[in-house]
Amino acid sequence: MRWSQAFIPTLRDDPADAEAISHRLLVRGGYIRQLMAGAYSQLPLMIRVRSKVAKVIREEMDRIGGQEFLLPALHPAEVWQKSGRWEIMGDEMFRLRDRKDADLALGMTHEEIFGTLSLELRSYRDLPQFWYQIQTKFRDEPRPKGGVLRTREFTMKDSYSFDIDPAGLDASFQRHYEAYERIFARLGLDAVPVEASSGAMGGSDSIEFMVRSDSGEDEVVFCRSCGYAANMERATSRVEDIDDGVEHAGVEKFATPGVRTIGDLADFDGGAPGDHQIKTLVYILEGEPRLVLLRGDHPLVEQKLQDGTGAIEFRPAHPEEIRAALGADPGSLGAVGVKHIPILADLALAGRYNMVTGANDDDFHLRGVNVERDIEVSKWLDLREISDGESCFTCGSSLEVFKAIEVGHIFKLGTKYADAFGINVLDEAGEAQTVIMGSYGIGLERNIAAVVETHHDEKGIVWPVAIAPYSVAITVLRTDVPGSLEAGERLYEQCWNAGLETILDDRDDRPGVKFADAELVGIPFRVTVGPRGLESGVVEVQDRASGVTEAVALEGAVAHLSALIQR
RNA sequence: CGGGCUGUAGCGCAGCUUGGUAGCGCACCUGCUUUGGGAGCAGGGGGUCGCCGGUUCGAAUCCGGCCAGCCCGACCA
Repeated sequence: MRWSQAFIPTLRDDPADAEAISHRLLVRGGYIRQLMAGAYSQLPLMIRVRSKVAKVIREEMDRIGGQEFLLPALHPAEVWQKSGRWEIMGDEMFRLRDRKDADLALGMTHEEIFGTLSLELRSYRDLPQFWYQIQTKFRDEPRPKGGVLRTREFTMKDSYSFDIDPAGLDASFQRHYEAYERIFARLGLDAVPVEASSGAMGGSDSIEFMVRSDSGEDEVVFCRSCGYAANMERATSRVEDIDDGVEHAGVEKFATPGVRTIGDLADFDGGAPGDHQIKTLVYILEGEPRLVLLRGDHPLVEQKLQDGTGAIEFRPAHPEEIRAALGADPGSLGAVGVKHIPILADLALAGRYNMVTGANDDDFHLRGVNVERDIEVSKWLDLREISDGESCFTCGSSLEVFKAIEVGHIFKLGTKYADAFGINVLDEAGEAQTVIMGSYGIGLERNIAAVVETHHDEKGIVWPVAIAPYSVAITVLRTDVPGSLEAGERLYEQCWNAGLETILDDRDDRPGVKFADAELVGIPFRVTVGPRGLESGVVEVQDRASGVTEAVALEGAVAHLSALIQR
């Protein structure tokens, strides 16, 4: 490609609405343009990068025996109703009607469709099957952000495994795990596998691949010493022992006028610090109230509550509902003596006594509460959010919390969809066995953004060679000087002949402009061809990443570049 | 969905308080000079001022409604 003819609309200034580094650089570098919230046009450079990412993914999926499909993005409501997700997905699913007034949806994921196809599997001899596609997904995200990091329309490689038994699923899962590690390594991403919640998809052994980045939306809890790594939605830590002193014989009610928060009660004369309080939250799970108890200073992780209860419909109770349930307003809520509402308690409250909590009587609290003696806990769960510096559950070392981008997610679906769709095969004994599935996803644009987040400098993007839009930029200086452009063009031909993807910057522009563009766009190697060097038959080769420049004989330039790119 | 903010040329912005028919920088086009790190001079093109309505002789500017986008939170494979 000649730069003079290429559509690479680079910008000198950052777009005003871009926050994330990848967002800024991809817009400035002429890779993407926003059409609306959560929808981006992908320009020629972006398409080149994306097709290379896709190539890496295809190679690694094919390597473990994956077979590529392409399924419709447009789905009939029936398959989603069959799996029960027509309702579950709620507002996140784009829905539409066709001319016959039939309900349709734009696919957010493809378990239902692959599941439908898998009905044609007949025998255990056919298994395992690894099916994948690279397809557009539509999700009406409440809040798209970060440029291409979180959009409403994006490309995903999703794959699904089908096995006859759990051992088979374990093996399929493991193969995907390894394929994913290879994919991220080839993309230049340092992706940490972490334990995760499988959320609305249902499943177990959920593992997310996380790339550390301040632009990330997830938080990862990591232990340097033993390697424990988990999403905040799931992470646990060791709770330090707290001295509750001498146990009170009974519960004592006391007046706490104006006290509404944990902080108020900690400051209140006769109150108690947060770690000696019981925080009482009211949630509505599947339409029914539940009390959720945590230590006063511990935040709730809603995902843990959802995972722990299996609830699908799920929200904090409204003030009226709280008053109806407990007879008091938030600020004086408690679980002591509550029998009519199931109580879910965080494990950090186990064994605690001399605790303070609300009395279910406005402006009154209780002290001397022994959790296990005074509260009828229906279910103990891990519900609290851990924080940086707490001790690792397994090894006791200090835990680190960092922000990360979820670049991939693999999990075991089990028989959820197979049951819903009746997917089964005959086993060796000739008996029908329900097929057991796994699901594995990688978001292409998000991965590209993650690469930019982790591979850039003050001048622009620094692509790994494997996914750079071009490997080499030939920057011709003084296109007006006879011989300059011709030398560049010859080198350009030779590069392509040698299989090097090259762009020839033949624009009649100032050197600074051309250097800056090549750097912003992030081409790994730049060859500077100009009269100054040509006098002695020399061009300059610069490594984008290191900035190292070396003079190379024009004749040996292609071989030199090939060698650099092989490395 | 709650809170905050913004919509004026491709990008970044000023003008709005105090109404008089739109401007700056970059980018773009032409010419000349220039050219190893974002050139100079001269000339030029480009805008339904987000949309609809109202007030007014007159609205980018004032008023009302709507839409869109961004940020924080909620939410979210």
